[in-house]
Amino acid sequence: MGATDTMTDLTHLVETDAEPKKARRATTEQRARDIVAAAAEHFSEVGFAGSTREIAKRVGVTQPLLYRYFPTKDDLIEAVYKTVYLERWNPAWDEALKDRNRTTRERFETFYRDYVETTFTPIPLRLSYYAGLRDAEINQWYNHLIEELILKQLVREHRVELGMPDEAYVSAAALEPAWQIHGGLMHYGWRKHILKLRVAPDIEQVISDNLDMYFCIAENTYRREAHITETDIAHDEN
Amino acid sequence: MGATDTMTDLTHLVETDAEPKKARRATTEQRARDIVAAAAEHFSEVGFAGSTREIAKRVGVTQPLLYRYFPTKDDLIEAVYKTVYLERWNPAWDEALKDRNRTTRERFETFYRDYVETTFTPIPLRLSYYAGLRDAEINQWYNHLIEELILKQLVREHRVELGMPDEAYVSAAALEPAWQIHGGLMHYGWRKHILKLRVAPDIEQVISDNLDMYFCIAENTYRREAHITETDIAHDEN
DNA sequence: AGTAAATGTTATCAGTTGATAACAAAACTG
DNA sequence: CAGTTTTGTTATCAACTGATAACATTTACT
Repeated sequence: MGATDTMTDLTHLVETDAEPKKARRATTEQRARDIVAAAAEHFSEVGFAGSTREIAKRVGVTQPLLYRYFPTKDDLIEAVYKTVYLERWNPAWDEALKDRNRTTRERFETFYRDYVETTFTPIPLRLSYYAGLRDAEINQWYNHLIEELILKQLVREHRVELGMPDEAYVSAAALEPAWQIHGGLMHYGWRKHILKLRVAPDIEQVISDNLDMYFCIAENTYRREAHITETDIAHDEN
Repeated sequence: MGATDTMTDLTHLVETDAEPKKARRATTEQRARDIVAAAAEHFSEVGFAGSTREIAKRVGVTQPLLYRYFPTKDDLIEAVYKTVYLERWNPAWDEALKDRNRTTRERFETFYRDYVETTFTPIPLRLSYYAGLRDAEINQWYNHLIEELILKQLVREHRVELGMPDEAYVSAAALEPAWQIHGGLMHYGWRKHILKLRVAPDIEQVISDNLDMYFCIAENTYRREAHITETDIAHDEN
């Protein structure tokens, strides 16, 4: 329940373009953003145990000032969470993945090129891993988003393309191959941007190969699944 | 260079079975192990910023005592690193992967079943991620190990099986598909044991599917690679 | 048994932490 | 311009941090 609450709380913040009527307090909001940005940077380097004094120093203000913008350190951390997870999510992705004028393959190749470009930078990546270790909840929510909007969509659209019935329900087992290629890409980001290892230079080739891998075995897993669900009467929607 | 030094320093510790001549000081070494175990547990929960007092409390001793076994906190952290990375590495794996009496597929399926069983538990997994974020070096070394002993081996053995020349050199690009399926499994561990998400219940099926995916596209990537290296004269061994 | 080394505890230090209160300067409002 | 709100700083707190020194106890060896 907690994860779901967080989700509904956050989604309205995805579009933060609307300007207030007057430019009043623009500097105040800017300062708040500066603090969050400095906090994100610092936390991404040392984890959420990083000190508020170091953050204040980076902004160029004194440490007690932070407490006028964020009552507690946890509030600041939560603000960092929000910007990291929400500023990077493109609401257009959801619709683009449903566009049946293009092949499933094309849609997901385009999506993943875009996704890794906006997601695979050190600060958000590191924060995401630190966040997962510190408090699984927000990361659970984010992965739920990935699963619902991306991976289930992939399975569904591909099934339809294969002439199979358009079934909304996708079991954890049927979803796993999609998670595997997604996870492979995430681990690529981990190796490249966090461990600073040498990786394959052409990420677009990696994406392409991963989709090849997926489409190569997907049909078999769908059929395996279909065989199970035929005999499995009670399956819930979630 | 640092990573390589660490590697050579650590490898001799893999086999710690040899008992000292007399059982003298066995309790001392046991206490040291207890401290490291408590530290591993605590650090795995809150990260390496965790306090020495909490560790001492878990062992049931006073905090200054830790400093008789480990001069500084960093020394204790390093000891935790060693146990985590080395106690879990089975030296037999290296040889088993070279056994050409079994198909490449069989060898790697057996290996991965064993590997995930010994590696995918919360404490080592969490420590590994915390370690990567805190200090990439040791994790770089470990990934180097994976790459050299597992993934390059997979590419090489599979190439031979396909009748291609037994080439020791494997480029980063040719290695990437192998990294992708490995990374997919790592991310499975992340989702299951750290984020506590619902995942596909049958890990052996996941491994099997991943190997299917790999062998499905591998040949193409080998040929792509062969085509490049033909025209590429200067390629170093590392 | 007697002594020295090894193992443990108590007391304490200086530095850092998140957080608060009191005060100062700036900006907005009438 | 006067007064009020907003934004900022200084000073300070109590709790906690890694680490050290002095002292106590246990263990091992002759």
